[in-house]
Amino acid sequence: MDDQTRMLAGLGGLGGLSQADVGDPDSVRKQQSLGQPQQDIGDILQQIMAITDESLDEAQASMEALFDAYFISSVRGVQEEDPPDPQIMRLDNMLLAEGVSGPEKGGGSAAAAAAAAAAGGSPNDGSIEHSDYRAKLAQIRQIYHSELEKYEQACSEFTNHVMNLLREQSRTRPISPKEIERMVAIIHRKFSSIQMQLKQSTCEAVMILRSRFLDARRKRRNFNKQATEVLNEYFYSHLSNPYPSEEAKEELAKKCGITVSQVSNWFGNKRIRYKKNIGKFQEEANLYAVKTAVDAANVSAQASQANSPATPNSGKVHGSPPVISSR
DNA sequence: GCGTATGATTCAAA
DNA sequence: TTTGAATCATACGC
Repeated sequence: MDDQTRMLAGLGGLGGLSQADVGDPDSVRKQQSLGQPQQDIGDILQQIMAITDESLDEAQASMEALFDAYFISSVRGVQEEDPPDPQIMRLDNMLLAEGVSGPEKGGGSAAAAAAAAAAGGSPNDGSIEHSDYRAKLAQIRQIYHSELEKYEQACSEFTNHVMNLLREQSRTRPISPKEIERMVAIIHRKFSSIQMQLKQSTCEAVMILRSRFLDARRKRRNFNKQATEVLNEYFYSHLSNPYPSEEAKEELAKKCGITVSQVSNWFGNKRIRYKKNIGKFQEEANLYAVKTAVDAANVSAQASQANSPATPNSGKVHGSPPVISSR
């Protein structure tokens, strides 16, 4: 019999506690079969509440039973986990990074946004998956926090009850502060192990959600026609230097309803493919040169400035195609 | 089903 | 960090 068991067994010596014989002790003793840690924490609390209402002998038996069922079996394993568990730290870090734990600063949505950007597709296309991801992450977050709160509350309530019992017990036998401290530590360890299970489950849920979301990463969707036109217009009107600045990329991204990195990808692909096969793109280049010229003419006509054909630096697509300058 | 087009990813170089 | 080049994976038209 270890210290903790002895401590509670000592409850038998108490007499004359003015507690009414309420509650059904049998219902508590039945719980000897509830050795599974998965037992609902609410049930545990109810049992504890019932214990406090029992007569002392019954309380002793009940407490022993409960203690056996919940703590003794796990104390050995738990006691050896004194130093901060690197696994818990990993779980904490991950939950924090995913925006599940910590302040709700949009961490989850940021992660979702990053994943969405990686997944590609225009926001129009990706928004369904994106919001879906966010909604599910929020759901996980909510469940995590409510469970955590529940466990924390249960832990503090259970600690209080045990403390009360020990206080009562201290009337008949000396109980050292160290003993009490140890008891509390055991309870906290037990509850923190439950918390770890919760964290682990939450991490698993997030991982599954994330992997499902990222599975669609390579799912390619063509940009819509208008977006392609905008990009091509820019490309062919800046053919001598088709390297949009960051601002230009942002502007294009906005116009096309895609992300800046998609704009970068598009220009990267376009440059290399154009360079590889200029002949093939000649027709397209001419088309956009004409289009740009017409647009410019329209603009200048509208502005009553017919003498300023503001065709950008393309112009040379007819005949010898311009060569993309190397940077 | 096949060939081509196209967006995304990876990796090395500048 | 950005870009070029190669490559992958999927969409699309035939």
